[in-house]
Amino acid sequence: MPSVRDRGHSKRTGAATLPSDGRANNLSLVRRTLHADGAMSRAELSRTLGLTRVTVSDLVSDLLDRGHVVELGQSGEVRPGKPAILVDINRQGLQVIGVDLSGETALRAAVLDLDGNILERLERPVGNATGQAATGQAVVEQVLELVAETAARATAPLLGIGVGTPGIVSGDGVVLTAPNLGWSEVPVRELLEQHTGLPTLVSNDADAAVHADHTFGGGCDDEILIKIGRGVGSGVIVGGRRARGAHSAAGEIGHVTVGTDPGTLCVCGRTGCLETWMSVPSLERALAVAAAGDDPKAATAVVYQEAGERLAIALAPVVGVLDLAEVVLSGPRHLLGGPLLDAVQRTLLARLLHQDPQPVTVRLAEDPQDIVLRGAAVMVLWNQLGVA
Amino acid sequence: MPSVRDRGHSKRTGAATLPSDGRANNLSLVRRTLHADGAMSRAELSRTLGLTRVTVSDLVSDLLDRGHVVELGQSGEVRPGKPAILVDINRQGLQVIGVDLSGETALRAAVLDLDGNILERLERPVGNATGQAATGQAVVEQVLELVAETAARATAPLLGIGVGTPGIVSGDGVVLTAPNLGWSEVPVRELLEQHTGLPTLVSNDADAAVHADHTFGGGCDDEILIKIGRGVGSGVIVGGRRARGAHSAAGEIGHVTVGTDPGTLCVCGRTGCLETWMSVPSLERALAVAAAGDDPKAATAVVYQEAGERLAIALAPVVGVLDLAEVVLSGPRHLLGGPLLDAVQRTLLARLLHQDPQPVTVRLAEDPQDIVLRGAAVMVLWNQLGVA
DNA sequence: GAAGTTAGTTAACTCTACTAACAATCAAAG
DNA sequence: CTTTGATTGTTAGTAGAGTTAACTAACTTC
Repeated sequence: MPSVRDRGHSKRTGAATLPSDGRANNLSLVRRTLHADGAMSRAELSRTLGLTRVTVSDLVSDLLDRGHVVELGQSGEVRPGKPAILVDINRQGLQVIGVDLSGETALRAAVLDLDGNILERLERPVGNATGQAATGQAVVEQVLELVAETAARATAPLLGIGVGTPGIVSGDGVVLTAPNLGWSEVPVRELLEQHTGLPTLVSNDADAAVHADHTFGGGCDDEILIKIGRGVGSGVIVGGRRARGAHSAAGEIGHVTVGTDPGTLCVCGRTGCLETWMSVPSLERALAVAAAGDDPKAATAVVYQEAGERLAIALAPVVGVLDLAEVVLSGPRHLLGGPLLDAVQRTLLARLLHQDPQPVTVRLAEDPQDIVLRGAAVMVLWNQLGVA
Repeated sequence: MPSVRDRGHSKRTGAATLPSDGRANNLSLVRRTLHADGAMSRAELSRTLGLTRVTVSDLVSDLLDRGHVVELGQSGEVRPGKPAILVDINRQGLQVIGVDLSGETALRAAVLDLDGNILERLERPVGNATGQAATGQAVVEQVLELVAETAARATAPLLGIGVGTPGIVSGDGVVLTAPNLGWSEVPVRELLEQHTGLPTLVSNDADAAVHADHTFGGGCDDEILIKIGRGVGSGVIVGGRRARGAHSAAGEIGHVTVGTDPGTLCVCGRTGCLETWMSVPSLERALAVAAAGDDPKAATAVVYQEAGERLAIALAPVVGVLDLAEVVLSGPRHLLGGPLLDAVQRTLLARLLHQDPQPVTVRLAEDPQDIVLRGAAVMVLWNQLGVA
């Protein structure tokens, strides 16, 4: 019979702070420092964190027991005093599963290490025998199978599963709506946790991507990542935290009307949506038309120019209101790099009042193919280790 | 001689958590609960916070010593058991100073209570003998005098000073640039703290305003407040926290270019800035022109309509990306209420893809005259008591 | 008046981080 | 080669914060 004031392990209704919460925070702090700054001695950790050597020793001993950190032996440093024993986060001994459901042709999953490196990669073509894309329950079962197979490939204990999916995802891991997958109110987190027994986190694909860029891609604490694929989505980091939105729908930018001229018809039934310029199908269609015209070179340039301008027109108020330092584009490099990127940067600066010569930089994301997988891993690392 | 590891009172370089930090958090939690939910007994606090009665008693006794809370005597409730002693935050016994430097005609300051009520109000016309607006050092001295006079009117111990000022304010209370006041790199916080000995907080006026709306005006955890006066500024709350921006310049929306048509020339030298439609001078100018035309009624309607549309065009990407639930307009009600507000709401919904019939509501702020003063007070309450 | 209920306090325990002191191990000076 | 000093990491004991268990106080209900 559970006690009236059952709080289990730090699961409490109120937000009050217990001594153990402070301890948990300090344990995370040690893990985070090692993850970010690399192996160091207990004494160095003590100086970095502002805790005493005694406390750090105790924290590290706790983390050694849990397998979160490992001792690497004596530091090679030559100096007076007792030689230091290097401690590092257990980079080899812990792994994570990342899942990317946003692919157009395949569901993808991978085993990653704590640094976001992909160790094993699995794909499952999305679609059934008739060539149509599978939807609804069929996709759910494919995902469960794919994750189970991926988990079997892990060569070290798994910390958990991260999932990046198209659509809108609630805070407790329920995919509220994902038209591409034929999903509505699918409790992905619950399903995966029951199926695998591993802690699971689910986010929108663009949200996962911005986590990856923020942690591994050199992103800053005020950035937006625009993920351009079949549609256009985004993830935003404001003051170091990802914006979730009042209805868990932050980042939805594809169907915002851009500009004050008519614009072309969108699949959503309205006109002038950002996606009519910036999605990969829209871009490719426009490029094909340009290539068939009289002056393909000039027409192609115009396509890139116009798409970049439209994105910047939509982004200018966002960048201005949030004072973002970085705009990151993630998608096919051959489409987004070069002239399109330049147009975004140029138009953005032209539409913002700024004192700095470069208040905001526009760049491409690294490894756009794997960015969702790595972002999904980041979510797990943050949730389970407080790392990232 | 100070110790090597001098940490004073919870001033630490690292972000490590000490037991005393947890205590401080719980003390804030008690104050916040009382401030938000009103007087209650220790036992009720215990149930609300999830801490034991013992701990709550200890916390409350601590807060009684500090004068932050007071006992109100027995609750009138009739039920079995020992009668409860009501405890409330010390609403009468603590006061705050709010300062608003954004007025066009006067510097304003006030003594406020913990509920944001204005108890004493002081103004000082901004400008010198020649009728020109005072700038630079002259304004600084006027502010220092005004605050000192206001502090003298307080009838209870002062928790601190909050300042809302035009311009861009750094995290440590330095006004980086404020053209209207002729300020550049003015350390307002430091100056006021030295002059008064009271803890001081400084923010942009629109940022202060959104704090007021969030705390006292029924705002939610994902909202933007547009402050329309001589210029147009904004303050944004994302996930319950105010966005500050990479260069402390979040909220700067007045000189973002809106739309893809030419637009009119702005004082900043570019065309199409939001301020050319939405600032009070711009609106009044357009209304005067309309009133002088053939069909004043229709022309006036067009002015409101166009201004509202322009604001919504700028806001749509922001609302979409952040999934904001509320857009609040603060400024002269006769200009912003009615047709303009309707146009904003209508255009915003038309430019966003939404499933909810009402994903975002647009409304006017309460008491626009005092919103900055109250917001400045909120900043102090939050900083000193963890309340709000 | 007895029984049951609720509020608030006291006493003893646990957990966390701290200070003080010490053992281990190296480089550099004499 | 020894001494000195520096640095790491651990052990022992202390102070603070929150907990459980038990108690007193004061009320309603039967």
